[in-house]
Amino acid sequence: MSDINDMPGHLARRFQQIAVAVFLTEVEEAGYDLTPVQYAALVAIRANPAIDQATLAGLIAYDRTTITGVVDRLVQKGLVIRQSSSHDRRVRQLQITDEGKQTLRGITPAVEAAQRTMLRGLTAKEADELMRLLRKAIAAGNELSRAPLRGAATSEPSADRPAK
Amino acid sequence: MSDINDMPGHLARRFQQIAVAVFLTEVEEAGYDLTPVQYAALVAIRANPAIDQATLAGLIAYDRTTITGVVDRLVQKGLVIRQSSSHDRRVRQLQITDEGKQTLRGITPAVEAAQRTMLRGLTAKEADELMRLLRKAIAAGNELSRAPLRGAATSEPSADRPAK
DNA sequence: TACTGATCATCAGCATACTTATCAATATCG
DNA sequence: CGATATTGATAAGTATGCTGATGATCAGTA
Repeated sequence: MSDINDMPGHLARRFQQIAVAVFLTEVEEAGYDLTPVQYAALVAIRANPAIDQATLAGLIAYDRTTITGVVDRLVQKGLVIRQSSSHDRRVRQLQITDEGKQTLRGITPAVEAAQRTMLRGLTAKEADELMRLLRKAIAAGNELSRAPLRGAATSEPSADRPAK
Repeated sequence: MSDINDMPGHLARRFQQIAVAVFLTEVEEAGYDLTPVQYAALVAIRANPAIDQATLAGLIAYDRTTITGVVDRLVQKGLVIRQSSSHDRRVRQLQITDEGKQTLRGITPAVEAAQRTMLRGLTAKEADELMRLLRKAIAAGNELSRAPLRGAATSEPSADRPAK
């Protein structure tokens, strides 16, 4: 265990480092300027119109304080609109713009290419297994991070959310 | 692929997020104040006395500009000494201090506990497989990141370094 | 209704990461 | 030897990610 390359934490950092670099490269080559974090947020906003920032953070496992800056940049790029809610004035509701939708549609091939590239050293079976193991480890460690994944907190309680 | 949870990039981010949180928690409970990045750098400096910063960066796959700040903090904590080389005055040679060695010895149990905790959802066999697959994917993608791993560049060329 | 606690968003501050640019020193080529 | 190229270190700027604190607001209760 004395070698750093035997430590899962170090491997996690390296893999993430490569994943981000691949994503940025593919996306830039496609003519877009969007980070992995911004992409995930934009996808979630499109799928959940009028979502508030705290719920969004839970959906994609971001820290609440990080989401502020991410949304700031999406708003600045004209991909998202942030407006106050009339029901609860603490809340900022998020909406994707037409330009945001267009960006998502155009960027999809590059994003999918990136996912393939970062696994290019593995066979299809190995890639599936890696993702299965990552999902399993993440599920077991979800509550250990400050920004755990939270199922959508709509009016009706989600059934597949682990008991808290 | 439309779901973010099917994307290896997102899983990589989540796993890394948990790994860092677990590391910091375990280390803090053991009474130490060291980040994963600082720990890896300190281990590498101990194993390579009088190493320069650029070589250190290659050994643990950090960006050259990132290493400056990391070493700054290690120096500030008294764990590392940075001194100019007499042979090449561009170079800052790094040495671990006695306090640095003592910290590494004391922190080891917490670090090992952290590595186990972040894999707690997996069986031993699954953990081994996950690490094997991560290593394989990382090896294939090494050159895709800005800060690829580089074998130690000592006077004699390293044999196990992939041809560039 | 006033109090209490919880929640949403944000800010300040610290620590990675990376891009680009710059400076200083060394190496190399002609 | 001198112009050029390369290299080590750092700075400036941007983007995550986290801790801790604050202000505004909401919900439930005494």
